[in-house]
Amino acid sequence: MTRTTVKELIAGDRLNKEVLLKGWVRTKRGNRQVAFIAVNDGTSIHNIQVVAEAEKFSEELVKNITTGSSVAVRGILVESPGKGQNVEIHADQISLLGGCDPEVYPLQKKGHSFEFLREIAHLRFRTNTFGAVFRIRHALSFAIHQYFNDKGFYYLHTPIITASDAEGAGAMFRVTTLDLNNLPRDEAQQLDFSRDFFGRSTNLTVSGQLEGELGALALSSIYTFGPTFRAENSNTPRHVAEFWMIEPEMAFYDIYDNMDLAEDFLKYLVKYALEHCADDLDFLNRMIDKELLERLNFIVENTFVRKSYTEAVDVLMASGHKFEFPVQWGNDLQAEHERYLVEVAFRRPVILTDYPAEIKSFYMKQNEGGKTVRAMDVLFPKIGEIIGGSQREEDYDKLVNRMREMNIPEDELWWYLETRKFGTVEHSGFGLGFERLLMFVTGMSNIRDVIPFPRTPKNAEF
RNA sequence: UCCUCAGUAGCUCAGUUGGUUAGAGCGGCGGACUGUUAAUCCGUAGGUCGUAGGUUCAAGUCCUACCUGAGGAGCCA
Repeated sequence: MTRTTVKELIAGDRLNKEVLLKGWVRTKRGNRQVAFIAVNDGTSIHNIQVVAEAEKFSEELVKNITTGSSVAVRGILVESPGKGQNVEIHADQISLLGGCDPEVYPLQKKGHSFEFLREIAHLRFRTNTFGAVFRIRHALSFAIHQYFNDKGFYYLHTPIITASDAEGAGAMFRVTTLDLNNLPRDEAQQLDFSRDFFGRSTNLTVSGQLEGELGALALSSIYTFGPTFRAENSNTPRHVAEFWMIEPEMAFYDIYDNMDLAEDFLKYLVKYALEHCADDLDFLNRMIDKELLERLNFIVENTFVRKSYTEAVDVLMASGHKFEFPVQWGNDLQAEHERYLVEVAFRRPVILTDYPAEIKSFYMKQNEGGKTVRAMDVLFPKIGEIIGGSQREEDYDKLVNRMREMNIPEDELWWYLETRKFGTVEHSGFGLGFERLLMFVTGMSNIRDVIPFPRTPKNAEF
């Protein structure tokens, strides 16, 4: 007999038929006559209640069916006379697949703090909250590919190991096969990377953007979706050292096309979650964040506010609000400024553009006069910057001048520059932090709780 | 990296101006209960008070350093 999942059982079309269920025990209640065993197999936020009449099973077996143990249950799926579930299984056969000693099993019937569950990340998948979070994580991963595929974008695999240290997106993790206890040095006592695996210094990527542009400048529209690594010593609920990023890159797109895509993309993903993860979102709305569904619907239904950096600075200065850091044209906006714009001034997502050139990356397209660049940041309530992007500088001379001003080594990026020499076109792109999106969609307030095995300073246990 | 707070039972926490034998709820275990829903009721075991020093007649409590965690800031996604 083939197994039926909890998800299928709840759908109900197997009513009054014999079924085989396999899963993990969440709780067991009952008395001498009857035991109620809640079983979950991860296919749904819901459990299936298994009803086991004591006379049919040995005392020993029922005793060993403890929270966390795995079981196979054969029985009839029937309508439940009790409240709390529509259907239940009247068990005829139960076998204990794997026991679970309740003296040492760390998960209890009661709720646990997320801090504690992070310490048992290998088991936290078995909780309602993390089951919901990681089902949603899957659904949104799938939706991302669906969205871009439908729009004719190509999924491009940019390298994870990179030799260019010029991307400027943060500190990097070194990749080496050198013996750290016996490092080769040259006559000047400098490390001799010619002896390393790649014959040069290499790191884990901090962004696939530069390579993504190479793809877009031939395939028209590409996107990347892969892991990204930042060796920053960041200790916040919004940063991890290893995270997943989506980076679309489009030829023939200007900054306005870029904004349209970003807004449409985000709305599509939120809508996808609302449609495909309703049960899990209901649970999270009930248990984690009472305003979650309201906020998600709000995003889908309202247009994002679009302002230039200069306009935003004017709004902040005219607000009369006392900020810890004063607002001044030319300075980067602080977290408190961004929060004020999104949560107080406009009360909806905000896309800011045309930032001062000094505070943005070398590759961003310069506006007339060169004072500002065509950058674009999408700011969301609660989590701040969710997307950072720009129209890219396609003019070879302007790009090279900017690199010299900012001390970006031209020789290392010769391949990047050549795309501006050979048939250059206007193009744009952005980066979306996948975990930041997940925080927003799930209502989880710490990024370490939306990635299965978070990598943070001093933590790489699992 | 900086600032603030925290670390006491498996979990969540209480523990007074330093004072004798360290407390609760939940969970576990044993028992009761004819359908339970975080079941309920009765009973019971369980602690090197983050680590290392120091002050004191006496330290969970005060001081120092370190470790770990959380929140805020910076960096950014």
